[in-house]
Amino acid sequence: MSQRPDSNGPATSLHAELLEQLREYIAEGNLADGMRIPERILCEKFQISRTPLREALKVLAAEGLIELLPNRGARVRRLSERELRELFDLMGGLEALAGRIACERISEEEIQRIEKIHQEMYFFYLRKDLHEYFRRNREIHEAIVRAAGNQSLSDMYTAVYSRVRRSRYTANTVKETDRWSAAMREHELILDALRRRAGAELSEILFMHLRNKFIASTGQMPDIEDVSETNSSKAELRLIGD
Amino acid sequence: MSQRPDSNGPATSLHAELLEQLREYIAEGNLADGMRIPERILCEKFQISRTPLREALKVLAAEGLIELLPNRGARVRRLSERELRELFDLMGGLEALAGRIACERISEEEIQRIEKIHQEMYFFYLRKDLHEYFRRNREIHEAIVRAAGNQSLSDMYTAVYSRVRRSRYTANTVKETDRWSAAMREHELILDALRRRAGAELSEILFMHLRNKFIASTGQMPDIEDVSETNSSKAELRLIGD
DNA sequence: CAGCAAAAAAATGAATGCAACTTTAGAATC
DNA sequence: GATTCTAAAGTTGCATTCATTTTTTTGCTG
Repeated sequence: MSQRPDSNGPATSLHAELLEQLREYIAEGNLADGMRIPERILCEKFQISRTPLREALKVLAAEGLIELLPNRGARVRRLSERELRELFDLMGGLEALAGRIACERISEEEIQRIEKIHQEMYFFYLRKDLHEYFRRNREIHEAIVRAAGNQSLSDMYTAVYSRVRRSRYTANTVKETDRWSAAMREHELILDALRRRAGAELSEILFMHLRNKFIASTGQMPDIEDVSETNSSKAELRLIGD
Repeated sequence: MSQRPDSNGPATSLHAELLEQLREYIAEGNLADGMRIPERILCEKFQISRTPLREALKVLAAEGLIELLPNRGARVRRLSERELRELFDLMGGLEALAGRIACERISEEEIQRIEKIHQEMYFFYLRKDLHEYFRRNREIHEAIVRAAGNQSLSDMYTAVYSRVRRSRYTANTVKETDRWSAAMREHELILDALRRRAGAELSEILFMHLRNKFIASTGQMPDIEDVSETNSSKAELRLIGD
C-alpha cells in the first residue's frame, strides 16, 4: 500500500494517522478493558499490515494506554484505583502548573474569553443542564492549560487526560452532581485568581479542585497516611470543597 | 534470532532492552545534536534488524528524545531555548507536585534520610566540592519525587529529566556556581517546609528553585510578557532567589 | 568551470515470510 | 469424569524483501 494516494487530507505519514486513529479508538472505549487485542483484528479493521500497526502499539504502550505482554500481545490497560488516583493527582499538578504560568502570560483578551465561557457555564448550571455545563467546564480547563503557552505541558496534559478519559469514574454523572454547587464556587475562585493573576493561589485552587472532583467521583480519599494533624494540607483539602 | 538464549539477564524482551540502551546512548550525548542517524548504523551497532530498531525509534520520538522526519529518518532532537524553558517549567511543576504530595505521605524516617543527605550536601558546599554537592542535590530532588509515592509522576519526571539532561545548560557548572549560596538557602527552605509538612509552601519553593536555576543557567528570563505590575508572581520570582 | 539534468545509489516505509512461543483441542491415563 | 500430556492451530517477534522517496553521483550544456 502506498501513502494513501486517494482521499487523504494533509500529507502526514500513514503511521502518524494510524496512531491518532488508534488512540481515539481506544480512548473512546471501543475495546473492553483488559481484553486481548489480536493484531490481526486491528490490521483488518484499519486495512494495514502488521509492521506499522506494531509500531503504533509500541508507542501507545509507552504512553500507558495499553500494555504489551511479551509474546502475548496487547491489551487495553485497565486502571487500578491506585493508578487512577495517581493520574488525577498528576492532572491536578499539571493544571496547577498551567494556572501559575498562565497568570504570567495570559492576555487580557484571553481572560475575557474565559470569563465568557465561565458565564455560559454558570447559565447552564442554573438551568441544570449537565451536559452543556460540563462542556464549558472542560473548555475552561483546556483554555487555562493552553494559556500557559507551554507546548510540552499541553502535550503531557493531553496524554494524561486521554488515559483517564476511559475510566467510568470520569463519566461526570451522578456522584459529581452532589458536588455541583461546590465545583461552581471553586470555579468562581479560579476565575478570580486568574483575573488578579495570582499564580500561586490559582495553582493551589486548581489542584484542590481536581482532588475534590476525584474524591467526589470515587469516594476514595487520596491516601493520606497517618500523619500528625499539624499537617496543613489536610485542612486545605476541606477548605474549598465544602 | 531467538530470545537471546545466551548471556541474558532478566527475561525481558529484546525490544525493551534495545529501547533502554538507545535511550541511554542518546541521553549520554553519543549522537550529535541534529545529526542524522541512519538506521543502518544503529542496526550494526546493536546487531539487530531494522524492524525492532524502528519500533524503538518510534517510541523515542513519542518521548521527544528524537524527531522522525517523514522519509528522511531520525535525528537527535535539538532543544530550542524555548523548549528548554518549557521543560524546566514542567520539571519545576512536577517537583512542586511531588513536594506537595510528599508532605502528605512521607514518613519521619524518610524525612530524616533526606535531612542526612542535606547535611552532607551542606558539608560539600562548605568544602566547595561542586561534584559531590551536585550529587547530593540530585539525590534530594529524586528522594522528594519518590516520596510522593506516585509512580506515574515518577515516570513522567524521569522522562522530562532525560530530555533536559543532554542540554549543555544543565551541565551544572560555571554560571550555576554564582548562585550557589542562594541555592543552598533555598534548600534550607525546602527542608524546613518538608519538616513542617507544609505542602503548598514546599510546592512553591520547589517551583521557584527550578526557575532560579534556569535563569542562572541560561541568563534567560522565563518569558514574562508585558503584564501589569500588579502581578504577584514576578515579585515571588525574586523573593527566594536572592 | 559553474550550473543543471538525469541516473545511480542509498535510505526509508511498509509487506511478507519464518521461527519461536502460547493457546487450544484432543487423546490417553487414572 | 477429571486430569495430564501431546499435538495442532494460532500469535507474536524479528528478519527479509519490495516499493518509494531522498540523496548523491555523473554527465551534459552553456
